[in-house]
Amino acid sequence: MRLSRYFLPVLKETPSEAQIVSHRLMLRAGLIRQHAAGIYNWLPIGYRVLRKIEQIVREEQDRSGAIEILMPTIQTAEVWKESGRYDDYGKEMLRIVDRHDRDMLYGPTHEEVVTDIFRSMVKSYKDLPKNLYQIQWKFRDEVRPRFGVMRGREFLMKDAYSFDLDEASARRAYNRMFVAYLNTFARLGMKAIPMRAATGPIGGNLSHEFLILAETGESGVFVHKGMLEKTVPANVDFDGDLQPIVDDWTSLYAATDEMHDASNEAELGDNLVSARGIEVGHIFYFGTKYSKPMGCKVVGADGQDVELHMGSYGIGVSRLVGAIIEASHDDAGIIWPESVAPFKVGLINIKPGDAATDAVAEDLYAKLEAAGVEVLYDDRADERAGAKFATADLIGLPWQLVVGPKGVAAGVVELKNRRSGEKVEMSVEAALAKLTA
RNA sequence: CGGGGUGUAGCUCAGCCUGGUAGAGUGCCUGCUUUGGGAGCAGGAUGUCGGAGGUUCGAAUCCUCUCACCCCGACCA
Repeated sequence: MRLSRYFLPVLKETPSEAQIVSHRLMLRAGLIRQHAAGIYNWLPIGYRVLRKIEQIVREEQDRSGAIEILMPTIQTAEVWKESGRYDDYGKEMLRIVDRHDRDMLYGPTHEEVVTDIFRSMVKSYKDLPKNLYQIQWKFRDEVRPRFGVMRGREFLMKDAYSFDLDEASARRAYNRMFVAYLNTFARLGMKAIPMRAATGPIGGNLSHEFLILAETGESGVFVHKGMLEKTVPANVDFDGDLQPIVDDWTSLYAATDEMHDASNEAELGDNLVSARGIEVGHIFYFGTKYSKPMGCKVVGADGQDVELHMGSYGIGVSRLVGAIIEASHDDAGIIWPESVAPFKVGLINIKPGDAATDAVAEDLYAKLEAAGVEVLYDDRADERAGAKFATADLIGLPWQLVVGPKGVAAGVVELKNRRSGEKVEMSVEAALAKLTA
């Protein structure tokens, strides 16, 4: 993409509405623009990042055996009245009345809808287990939206729902999601730590929040030092026994401040790390909470009806954009992990109009594009080098490939790593080899 | 939902107290110079002063109402 033809509205100054660093950087780097409180437009590079994250989440859900569907954003109040949540949910639910005076709502979550699908279309134990997921926009009318996309009213979420015959099977479904989440966050370049979460009336220990550690996180967290070094096993067999992996990742202490029990502190001693985190995923098993009131059951092997055991599993996709920035930035701007970067390379032509420089830059651009490398080519003739560098740092592409007259005369270009700041001069061929590897 | 604050140019903000021709920086446009880390000079365009009502000869400024946004707290992916 040529920057001269692109839409990248960067701001030199920070809009006063933004408090935290990810929000400021998202506005300044032209990722988003606020439309109303807690509701955002996604501008080109912001949307690219959102889609990258979405795709990684999707691939890992698919790998774990979950099946993608798409449910409506607007739901009928009817199913919520069945589950009993219509009155419980309160003003966070955006309620809408249609022209026929029917009560509708903009979905804040989809347990009722997916349960309705399942009960009407699945009749036999032979069709279980199943895990259906979607990546869909949701709306919760937060009293006080803040922190940009981290706490918006409208947000993109991956939500999965598992259906099983019994609790043991549901636990296996839970474990599959648990491990899928480990894989997902690792691919996003993030260290996300599962922490035991409140389970509500169901009890047990089958609920975990996944938090990305960041100084500006909303929740205080207390974790055993060992949690920070845990790795995600490669090539997991999702049909196999995942309990050992789950056990490993839950063997050490990790709790958010609301679940933290200070009596553990003495025992942990020097191993206790106190930090802050951003919740980016939440999984839980809730048994027959919805299947019972909504009559979601199948015929079992013995011919008797069985109420299904369900779980639901969320990942805040749009929130992750902000969370990743919180965890990965510096004074100059964003530092994208390569897996979610809007472009891999920022190709900077320092002196457009200089024939030799243009020739090298255009050649590099063509070859990178041909090799399938996502490259944003700063070919603007009306910006000086300093402004281009500042923009490149701000938008945080992993690599900056700098082509200028001095280097070209010497037969070299400069490759800068955004994260480390390291700059290396090399031949055009070497740079191409490095970026297309 | 309680408490606080802010609405003036695309963005950051001054002007309001003490009513009298709407400003600065930045960005944008034009020209010249410059050209490897957000250039310099000169010229230029840009506003229902959030909205409605009121007071007044006259309102960005004072009064009333209203809307939006932000912050703190309680609540949440």
